[in-house]
Amino acid sequence: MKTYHHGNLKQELISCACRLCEEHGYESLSMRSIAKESGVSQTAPYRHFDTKQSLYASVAMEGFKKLSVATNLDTSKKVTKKNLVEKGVNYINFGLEHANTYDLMFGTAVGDFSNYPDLLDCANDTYENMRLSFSKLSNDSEEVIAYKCITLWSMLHGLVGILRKVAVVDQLDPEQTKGPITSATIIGGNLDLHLDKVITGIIQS
Amino acid sequence: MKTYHHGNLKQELISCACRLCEEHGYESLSMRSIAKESGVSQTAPYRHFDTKQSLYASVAMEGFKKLSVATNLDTSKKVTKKNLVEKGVNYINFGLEHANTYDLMFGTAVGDFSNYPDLLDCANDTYENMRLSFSKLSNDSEEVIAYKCITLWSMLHGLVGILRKVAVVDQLDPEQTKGPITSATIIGGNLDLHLDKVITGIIQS
DNA sequence: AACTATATGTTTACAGTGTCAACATTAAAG
DNA sequence: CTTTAATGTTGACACTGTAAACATATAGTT
Repeated sequence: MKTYHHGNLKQELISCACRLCEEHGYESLSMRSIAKESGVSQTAPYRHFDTKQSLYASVAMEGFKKLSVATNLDTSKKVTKKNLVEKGVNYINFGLEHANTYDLMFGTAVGDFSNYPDLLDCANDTYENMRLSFSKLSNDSEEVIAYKCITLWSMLHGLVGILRKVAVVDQLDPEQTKGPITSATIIGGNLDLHLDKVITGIIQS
Repeated sequence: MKTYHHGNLKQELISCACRLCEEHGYESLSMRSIAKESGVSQTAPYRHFDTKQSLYASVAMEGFKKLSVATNLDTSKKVTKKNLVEKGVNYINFGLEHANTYDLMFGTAVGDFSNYPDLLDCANDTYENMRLSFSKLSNDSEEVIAYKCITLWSMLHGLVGILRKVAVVDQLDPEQTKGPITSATIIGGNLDLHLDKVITGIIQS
């Protein structure tokens, strides 16, 4: 019994888009394909998304929600360095496990977040939690805290990017066939140790 | 006097693609548009590029060449920390000034570099120079050097990514309207100081 | 110099895309 | 119950990547 109105189309389109993006990357995602997959006409999505970019924004937002769940720590309790390291590991893992979604979240496809206030809020959430965490760890000024946040975030972000190129980096390594020297074994296997060092450095900076 | 054969089409297509990519991003780059811009039929590029991705690879390769020029330091002479910092600043500036090309170089659009050996060589060049630089600075084992390279590279890469989101990051900062606390002023204005700290930390690690 | 093979360029065609306009149906508001 | 707004469909347009068939110029061989 098919009704003319779907009833929950927007939600279904989003989750469908999230799944396709996750599996095959946002570039192989089309308005028409998610419409077909949801069993509606090819232009039906336009009743819910002005443009493809705004669909991207919705997918990215779901990504930031998941990221927050994985990385936000409870700032009402005491915050330790160990907590930070733990969440840092989670951040990296999120970036590696949801690589395609991560691209959408931190790439240029969505464009200026201020066009999508909800998305901006979600992105804000992660940053704000990081800021609070650092402020719990010391008596730094706002400026120093912001500095530490950016340093940590860029460190994590960069690591995700480089670790994803593991194959490339390993190929780049002329020793690749002669030993165990790969980015995977160097950092991947000792991620928490590495992050501990880095975060210690940031805290003391 | 128009000849049937262009004479230098491949080169012109590449430089045309590089320009368009640089200006408007690789996503707004089409086989047909570069063909038109070069004054040939819309399928002429296919005599030189099997697929759009292989055109991307060529554009990315040009990017890596420029990156090498900007960041490779003379490893036949003595290498100092100051040299490294200098080249680090150049790396960041390259990433910010050639943002669209940088996306192509480090994003997923090109796919596996091993499909494009020339490109792989060019990317290799940057890594190899970094490796040599670190090896000149100390007597570290190969493993430690590789570790330091990856740490530095991911730091630089991450910083490019985050600094490009300056607008976002600044919006994320709740103090944005109350003071000069922006990622631009925090790191952008003191980039070499920041990199000096970071690189000092990496060298000592 | 003549002939052939190869490289390079053109025309035509197809399936897929984002998005708009006009229309249809249903749910919500008065 | 009637009007309006929300939601869905059909059809169309301009654009895309790319394959096949064909045209022409260049390079290599005799």
